[in-house]
Amino acid sequence: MPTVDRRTDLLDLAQGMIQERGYNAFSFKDLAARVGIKTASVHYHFPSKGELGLQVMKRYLDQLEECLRTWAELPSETARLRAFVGSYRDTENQGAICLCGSMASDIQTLNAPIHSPINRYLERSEQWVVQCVQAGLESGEFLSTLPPETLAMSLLPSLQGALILSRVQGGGTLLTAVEQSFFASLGVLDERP
Amino acid sequence: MPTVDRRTDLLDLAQGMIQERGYNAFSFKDLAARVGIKTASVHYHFPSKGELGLQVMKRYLDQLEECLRTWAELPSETARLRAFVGSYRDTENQGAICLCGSMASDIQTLNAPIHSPINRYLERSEQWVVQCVQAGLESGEFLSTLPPETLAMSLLPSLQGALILSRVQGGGTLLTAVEQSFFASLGVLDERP
DNA sequence: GGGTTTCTATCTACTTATAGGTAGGTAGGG
DNA sequence: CCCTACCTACCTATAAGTAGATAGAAACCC
Repeated sequence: MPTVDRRTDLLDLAQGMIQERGYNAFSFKDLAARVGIKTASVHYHFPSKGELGLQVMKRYLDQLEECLRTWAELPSETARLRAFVGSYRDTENQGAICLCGSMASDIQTLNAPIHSPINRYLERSEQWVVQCVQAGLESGEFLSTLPPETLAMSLLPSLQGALILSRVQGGGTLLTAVEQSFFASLGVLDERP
Repeated sequence: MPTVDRRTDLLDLAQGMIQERGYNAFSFKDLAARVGIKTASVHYHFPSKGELGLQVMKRYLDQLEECLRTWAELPSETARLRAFVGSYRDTENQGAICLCGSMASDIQTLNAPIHSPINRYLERSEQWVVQCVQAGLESGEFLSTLPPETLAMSLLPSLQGALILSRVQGGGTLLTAVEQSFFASLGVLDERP
């Protein structure tokens, strides 16, 4: 399969499989079969499963940073946070969960090096949400009695949990409920009637 | 090891291992080793891994029903919902995640029969929270502009997500943030200063 | 330019460990 | 004597990884 870059294909596919089936349920065999090469050839690109997982996670972290840069251009804190939630909805629509949530579920079985990008992904997301909420409160865009950290810290687990649960039940309604509750607690009324 | 009931020991241990390491990362070998018997003997009690998982999940669902019955005795909706959140905190303190959340993460790799107890667990939890919130709103114990279903539906994913993320980061603070946000959105002030 | 070497990406073939499961035997208690 | 709860011994499939070969492209040297 002469695609642009085999390594990238492997990263893409591995990421998809981890987001769909979980880290422990994906194997070099599946991966190799899907791109049409042998498992030994996958080892040529990534010496071990741990390394592959690490590279996938690092890239995912980079992609987050890129999103955050893009969203910085948006005109309001509301728009920024909606975009953030929107990215989770995109993931949901693919029948997947967040790579980071998937990894976090399996955290006890992962080797140490991958812990740090997972950690950074969560830290960075939370930090960013806190900033948005804080800025919105200061500018008067939001209104809340709770400390911004509390509000912000509750968003991330909600979104992760919503993705995980939505595949067994509820379809998109969980994510919608989470979104509405969150924005309501910031004093932002729902845009739809 | 002459404990009361080997079958119960196996269920207990399997449940713990699934909640700590995930369904796909636990094996009959680990399980057998921990109770001090051979894997073939585990098969005597449970014909297959799928059956064991199913029985563990069914029992977990029964335990939920028992909790809900106990909590029915509590004097207020606030107390009931605090008890609900408290049960998640207990799980967190064990370094584990909810069995149902763990199963949900691996849902794509589980065979069909186990889907229904997982589904029922989520349905039942959500339904119960909705009832509490609704009753509290009607009695004036709670105050909110959002529909009770929306508020209630956002609690479960939040708690599940908080448990999953808390093992990689944040300790107990995520669960606390989720709890405070939830009760704040019901107009209940935090009890601690 | 021709010849040689080196690099890239893959292969076949193999190893070791584990996973889930089966068949059939057995010790000891009711 | 039969049932319960184990056991040993085995099987088949898969997982992750290694060793060594190879075809073809690229680079290197004179």
